[in-house]
Amino acid sequence: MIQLVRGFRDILPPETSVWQYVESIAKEHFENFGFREMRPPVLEQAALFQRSIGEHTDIVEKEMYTFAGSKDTMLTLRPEATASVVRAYIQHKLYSVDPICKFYTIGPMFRKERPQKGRYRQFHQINAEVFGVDSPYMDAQLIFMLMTYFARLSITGLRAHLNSLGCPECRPAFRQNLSDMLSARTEKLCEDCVRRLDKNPLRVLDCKKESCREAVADAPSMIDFLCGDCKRHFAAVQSVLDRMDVPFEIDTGLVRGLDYYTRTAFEIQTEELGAQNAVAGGGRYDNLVEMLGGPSQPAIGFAVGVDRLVELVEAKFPAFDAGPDVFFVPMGDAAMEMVAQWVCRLADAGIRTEADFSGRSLKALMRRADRMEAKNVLIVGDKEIAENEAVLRNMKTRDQVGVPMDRLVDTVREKVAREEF
RNA sequence: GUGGGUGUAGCUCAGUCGGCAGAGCACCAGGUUGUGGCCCUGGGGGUCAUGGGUUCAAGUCCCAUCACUCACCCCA
Repeated sequence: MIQLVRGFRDILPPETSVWQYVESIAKEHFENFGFREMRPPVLEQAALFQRSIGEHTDIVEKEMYTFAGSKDTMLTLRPEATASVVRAYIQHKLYSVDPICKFYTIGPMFRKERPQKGRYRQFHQINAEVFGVDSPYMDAQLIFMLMTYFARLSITGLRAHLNSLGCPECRPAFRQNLSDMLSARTEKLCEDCVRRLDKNPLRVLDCKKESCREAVADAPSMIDFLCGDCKRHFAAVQSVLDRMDVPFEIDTGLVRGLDYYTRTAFEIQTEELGAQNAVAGGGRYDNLVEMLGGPSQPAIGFAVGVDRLVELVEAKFPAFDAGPDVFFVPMGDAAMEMVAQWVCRLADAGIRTEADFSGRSLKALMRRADRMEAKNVLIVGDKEIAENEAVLRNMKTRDQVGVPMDRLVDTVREKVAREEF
């Protein structure tokens, strides 16, 4: 038998109801903050990601699903959403009506990594992006929106980590300084960090190895190198968060993996997901729009890892699925014929309905109704047909009442809607 | 890409020294002729991941492959 592809997975019920829940709350919550949904395609020209994420990042170097399209263009299954949203913002000149645009998008991303807990080759993100606003208030608002979103899902134990990565004015000096310092003590660094040193020395700051942590213990932090504008921006973000009682910690080791980030970088972490502790991450990318050929417009955004979020929600609420409101139990051919119509009418009237036409014993059908956690069972047999009254049984209270067959659909609908039965 | 762990019923797993393939849960039926949960009785269900090797005999030992899983790298 043909099995699914490594790193990909089927999301099955009842887990899918958690996904629906998580997504619906996100839509409602983000729209309250003025965000509107955008649905870019999952396939883009490879060049879009090479230019935005950065040629020398791991994503571009080894993790993208890239293949030849028609003509000479290479196509890529998107490894992240931001680049596509920026591309759409530029391509449709969305800035021309109002440069300030706020979008969210929900969908699958693809990265060819080795799968492990909380990491899949097809994974899902909820992204939010804001264009045309450079105010630190927007940074704070986004983080606030994220934290209150998680609160709405009753997720606890999350920590917001905050850092500033500076801008093209001040980052080079820091990078140089750090690079010089680390080059002088390469013998203390692990193999990976020596490699990072010339690719991206900032990454050495968040190496988990003990020896490397010691080596960078007295390293300068970006925050000390921030230029005046970046410093004021970062301070403003913090003071707004303080005023709104959003707890956060400054994490000078927080370095985002994508090249396009500037200034504010943040990550929401949890202890409960093994090695993959980031449940959301994001930051400013004030130069990306222009880099990709658009007008000079600042921007900021974040991505929520839905797969990881769903895991957290499931750990908190193991049982999520509701059984049917009414489960029809027809006994005999005549009953089945009538039930066949009623089940459709009731479902169409907005009642969760189920029926069993297997012809098995009443006991077997009652057991099935019980296992499905049906709230009510509607029994129809020869006796009921003779008396022109179906039996409606409340599975919890075990109460039973007769329901006249000629007004069955309306009567049952009203009773169930009023939760009388 | 690198390293560790695990592959036996739908699920969770036992299987001793190499000697008939097992349990619990789940499923089906009956006990109760038309009433679920608890209890009792019975039943169905297996390419022991795959391929090869050793052996009179392999779920068990050896080799290879594949899959899953955790971790590293990196990220959501």
